Amino acid sequence: MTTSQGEPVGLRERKKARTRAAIQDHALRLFVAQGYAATTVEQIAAAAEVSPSTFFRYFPTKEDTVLYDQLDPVFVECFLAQPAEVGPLAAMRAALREVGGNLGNEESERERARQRLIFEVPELRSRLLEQVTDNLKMFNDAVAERIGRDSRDANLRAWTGAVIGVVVSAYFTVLEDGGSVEDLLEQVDSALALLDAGLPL
Amino acid sequence: MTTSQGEPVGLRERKKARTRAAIQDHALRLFVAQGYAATTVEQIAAAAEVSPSTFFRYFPTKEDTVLYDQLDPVFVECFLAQPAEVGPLAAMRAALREVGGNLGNEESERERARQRLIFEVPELRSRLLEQVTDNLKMFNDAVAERIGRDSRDANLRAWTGAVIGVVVSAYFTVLEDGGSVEDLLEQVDSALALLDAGLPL
Amino acid sequence: MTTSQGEPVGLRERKKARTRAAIQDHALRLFVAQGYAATTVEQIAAAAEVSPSTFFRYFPTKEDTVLYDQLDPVFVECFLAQPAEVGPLAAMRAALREVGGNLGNEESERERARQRLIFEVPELRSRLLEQVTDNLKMFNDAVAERIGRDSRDANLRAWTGAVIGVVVSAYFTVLEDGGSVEDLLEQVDSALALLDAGLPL
Amino acid sequence: MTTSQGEPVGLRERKKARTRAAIQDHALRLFVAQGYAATTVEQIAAAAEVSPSTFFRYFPTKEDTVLYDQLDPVFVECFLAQPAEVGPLAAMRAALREVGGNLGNEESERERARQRLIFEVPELRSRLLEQVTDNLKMFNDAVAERIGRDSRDANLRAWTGAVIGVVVSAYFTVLEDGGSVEDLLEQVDSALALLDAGLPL
DNA sequence: ACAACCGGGACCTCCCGTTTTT
DNA sequence: AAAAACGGGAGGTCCCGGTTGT
Repeated sequence: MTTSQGEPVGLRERKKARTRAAIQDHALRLFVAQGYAATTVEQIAAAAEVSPSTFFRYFPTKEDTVLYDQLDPVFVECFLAQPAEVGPLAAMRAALREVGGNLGNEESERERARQRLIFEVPELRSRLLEQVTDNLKMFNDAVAERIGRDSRDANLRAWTGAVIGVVVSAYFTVLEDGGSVEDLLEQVDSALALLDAGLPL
Repeated sequence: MTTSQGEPVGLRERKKARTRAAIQDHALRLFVAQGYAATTVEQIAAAAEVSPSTFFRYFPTKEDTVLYDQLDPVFVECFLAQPAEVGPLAAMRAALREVGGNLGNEESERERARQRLIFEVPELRSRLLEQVTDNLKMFNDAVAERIGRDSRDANLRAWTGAVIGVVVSAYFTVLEDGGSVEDLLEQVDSALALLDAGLPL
Repeated sequence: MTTSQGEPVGLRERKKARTRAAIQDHALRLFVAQGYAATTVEQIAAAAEVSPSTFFRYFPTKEDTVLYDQLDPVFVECFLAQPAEVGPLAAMRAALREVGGNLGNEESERERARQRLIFEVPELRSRLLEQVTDNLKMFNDAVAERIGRDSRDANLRAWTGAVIGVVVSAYFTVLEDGGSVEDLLEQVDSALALLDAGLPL
Repeated sequence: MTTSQGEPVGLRERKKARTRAAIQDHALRLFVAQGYAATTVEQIAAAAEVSPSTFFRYFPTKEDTVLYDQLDPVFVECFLAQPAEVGPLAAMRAALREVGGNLGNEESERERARQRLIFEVPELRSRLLEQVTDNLKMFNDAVAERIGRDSRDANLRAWTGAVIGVVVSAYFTVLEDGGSVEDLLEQVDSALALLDAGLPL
């Protein structure tokens, strides 16, 4: 009852995932409609037809309903599935394109709302940036393994930092301009291309 | 009553600067001694011999006593004062060396305490990362002007992102290892050197 | 543990209602004795034998201890309970008489103090007028349902506005003259009678 | 150097009026651009090219820059100038039409911004409603004189209350729908027509 | 046992009257 | 004498840990 990656996908897990997604969808909808601060956990729980305590079993805090990224595991899986001969940067770009290309209309809209909220609500923005450092670490380790280096290698760390920095820079640029999710993917990809080309000024 | 740079340095301003520094010094001292959360604003105010309301006039929140960086304006000035023919990366490294080299013993100790607190106290860490994006923007604009480019230029933004990313990555690496301020400067400098060398893996 | 109306009346609820009433009573008493501004929340809390934080759990602001009208739900219930064949204006007057007629001596005294404070303390007066517009909306909706009209009907809105306007005008007239609660009820009633008679000049 | 109404219109007064209008214009512009709370008095003063202390000579508080209605004296004058044989309600409607009809494009836009701000910012809304009661009183006195009645006459007060109530009700209805200044005038006028017709339901 | 309730205390804002600096 | 800085104190929010009603 598990995939080849070892993730359990039994009926129970599928139901949990659905509930989680439903809560997040209602939360995002309410945040957009009446503002983040003005929406209480009770309202979200009511809209998703669960009790507040159930809400907290799925999301430790209100913030997490926004921060939680349904696409994250998909992206990671996709990144790891890239053929071994592909360099880490190319693998990342390929994964980005694959995941981004398969977004439905609703998913795209939801993702856009999510990003706007993160960008605009200060407390979420702070939390996002914490996630970025976590991702930096994870990405660093993944690449280290992929290319057979020590994850503490200074060259690797510098390289990883540059990649994340370039992505974050592009991310904020697009968000400032109110761009769509497609814009975001495009800009991030071309920013990574620039990095690949040696960051010409 | 102003310097050649146009900054007012009247008695009032000097006293304000002294008060601000005193509050920060006592705050950091107390945080180190008894922990960040366990230290109240009242205690800090009492130690610095000002009223709590005066405390809040100098620092909008308790967090800001840690986040506030007395060296920041010094660094910016130093960066801008680098000769025009020096490239932006070299200018940054030079400024870093100059400012870092002139640190007294006390200043160095205080700075170390500051960095440790930011690194270890979650709410401060969040705030720091917000500062990073602000700095990214300021740095981007400064470089844009220095090299005569539009600050919205995609190549520039990618480059700036990489610089900041590399710095942050080195920063976290050193902090994780409990390194000193000198270690920090050294690692950041050599990380920037790597970036200059094209990020060899 | 609920009445036929479905309202829970457990021990907890009764105690909460008592606490709320006690806080308001002591607050009004102190306001009358030493003035609104000169009375602190701490004093009120002490008098009512609760902690300041409990105070704020019952009343979001100091102002609300005055604004809160224990009689409001009674009046609404009474209004809605009027037989369907009675016109809305007549129903309102009837409800007013019923509620006003059953006021004990203490209640009447407290109500008078409340009204005086609202009338005389500028910030309370502002808040009252906000309440008036809220009430206008609620009244408009209630009448719309009662007579089977759309609540956005222009004729209805004009009529509702006139009713409230007449009431407010009478209210301020009586308060200016320092009248009692009984005067207030009487004047409001006869003002509504004038409206019923077509507002003869 | 005064008009027939006895108002001084010397050069000095004209200049003061211009300054006042300029301050208000810049204030409203900034409020719309960056929000009411986020705009400081200093910014307004700078934009209008006056010192903050001058600002406070023209407007006692920030709120007053929004509340101040340049059209108010124009309207009053117009109302009083209506021929004596016209009833008070007809006179009011005529004045409303005259003033509203002569609004330039800019004036109309500014007025709309003003109304939206008043409607949306709680503290302004409160202050507006206080103004309403002041206007009620003034209107009551003006009509009393016009028709030769005691201003304390109960019939008159009821009538005045109804007029103001009807106007306020129409006002809030339009504002809720985000209507224009022209909508506002139209709705208020037709609401008054309904009052004239005996408030048919 | 479980949740609601309560007390306490820290944080922060705002205002006002006084002192100090310029 | 005007402006800036300061002290004091009240209002209000939030969170945590202990208690009590259900």
